[in-house]
Amino acid sequence: MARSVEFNEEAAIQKAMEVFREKGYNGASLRDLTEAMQINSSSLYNTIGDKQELFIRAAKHYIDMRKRELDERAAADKPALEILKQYIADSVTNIVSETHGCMAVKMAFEMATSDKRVINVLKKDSQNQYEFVRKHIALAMEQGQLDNEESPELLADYFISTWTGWNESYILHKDVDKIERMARYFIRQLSK
Amino acid sequence: MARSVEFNEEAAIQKAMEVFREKGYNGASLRDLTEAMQINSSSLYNTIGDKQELFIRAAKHYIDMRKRELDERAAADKPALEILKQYIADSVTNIVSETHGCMAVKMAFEMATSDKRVINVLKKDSQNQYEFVRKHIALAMEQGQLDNEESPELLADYFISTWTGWNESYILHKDVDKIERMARYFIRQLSK
DNA sequence: CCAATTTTAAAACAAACGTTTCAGAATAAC
DNA sequence: GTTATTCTGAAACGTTTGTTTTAAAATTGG
Repeated sequence: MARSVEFNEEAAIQKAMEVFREKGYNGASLRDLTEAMQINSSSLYNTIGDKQELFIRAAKHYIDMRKRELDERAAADKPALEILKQYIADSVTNIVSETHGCMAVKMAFEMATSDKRVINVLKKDSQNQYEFVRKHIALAMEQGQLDNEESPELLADYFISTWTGWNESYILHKDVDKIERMARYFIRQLSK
Repeated sequence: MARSVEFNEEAAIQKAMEVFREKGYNGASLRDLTEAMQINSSSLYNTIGDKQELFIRAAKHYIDMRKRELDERAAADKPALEILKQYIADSVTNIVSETHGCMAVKMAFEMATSDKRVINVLKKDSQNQYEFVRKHIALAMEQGQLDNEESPELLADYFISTWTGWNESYILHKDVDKIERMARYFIRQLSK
């Protein structure tokens, strides 16, 4: 038998994800990546594969994190509308704290226009978010906390597409108030 | 005196813009660009400058186009609400026809997180869109076609941030109906 | 402790990158 | 038509890119 892998693969992928998020796929060089991951390129190619494969792994790692967050939210013992409002509030917090924008969105615009595998990873994430929101909107309607004039399906689609624009706005204007005003308006409209 | 520049600079920049839109900044090589522009790199460096400069010029060209479109819309002899609805309808058409997503959005997520000059170009564009929308919302309110419960400023911010998310949705799902449903919902909400 | 096997670090790889050079073609003013 | 100047095309520049090779260090089971 022989020695086993020395580095922590998940920690390395986490580091790679951060580099990709900061610089994008094309902007991140193998040297940037291996330096952050603290491994040699030979180890990378032995255990994970090439740059594309590493990116896919980083992307999957990212959406797995997001899925786990959703599951935790869903497990909370609160009215559905409260869970949704918390989800919105946390989305705002994410937007105004991440210096480089949401990674899923960055990936969508840099990579998903050309790479089928990236599209599929992001579609999975989009479905996760959609299903979470749709379910809680339906629940809130059943609980009489939300008007059921519109379908939960439409509202869920509309819901999850909304953050993306706020993200862009914050990248350009760095105006926290602006984002919070839009969020309050969004919630106001929802309850109408 | 000596000979004058042979190639059409604006046409060349237009071509460069298309390449940048398709491949992004880092994804577009100088060879891609000069081939599309049909000029030699020496001519490029003589007349325009390096890759960064070319990108800024392409970005400015793009937002100039968009500004001209807004001015044409504003000149139309129609009620303000009609102009806004047309603006929304055309945004939807743009989203579902552009294969590579809106260039302003792509730039925002790939470049604006790190490049100040790009931020400034995009802020200008954002202000143009904002001012157009704000003005017509205010007009529509004066004309009694729109509820004036919310401020035109807030609504305008919300307005222009909305398309971005629809763009991402379309990149992932390629679902025209989904976008159109969201657009109809958006208009419904606006008139409430 | 040995033998088998795998991981690692460092160097090397060709290809592609953005940019510059340079000689010759082209043009405008006289 | 000559001259002065500038533009153009092709080749070359040194770096950096993603990836592979190589040989030594490391670890495990017997």
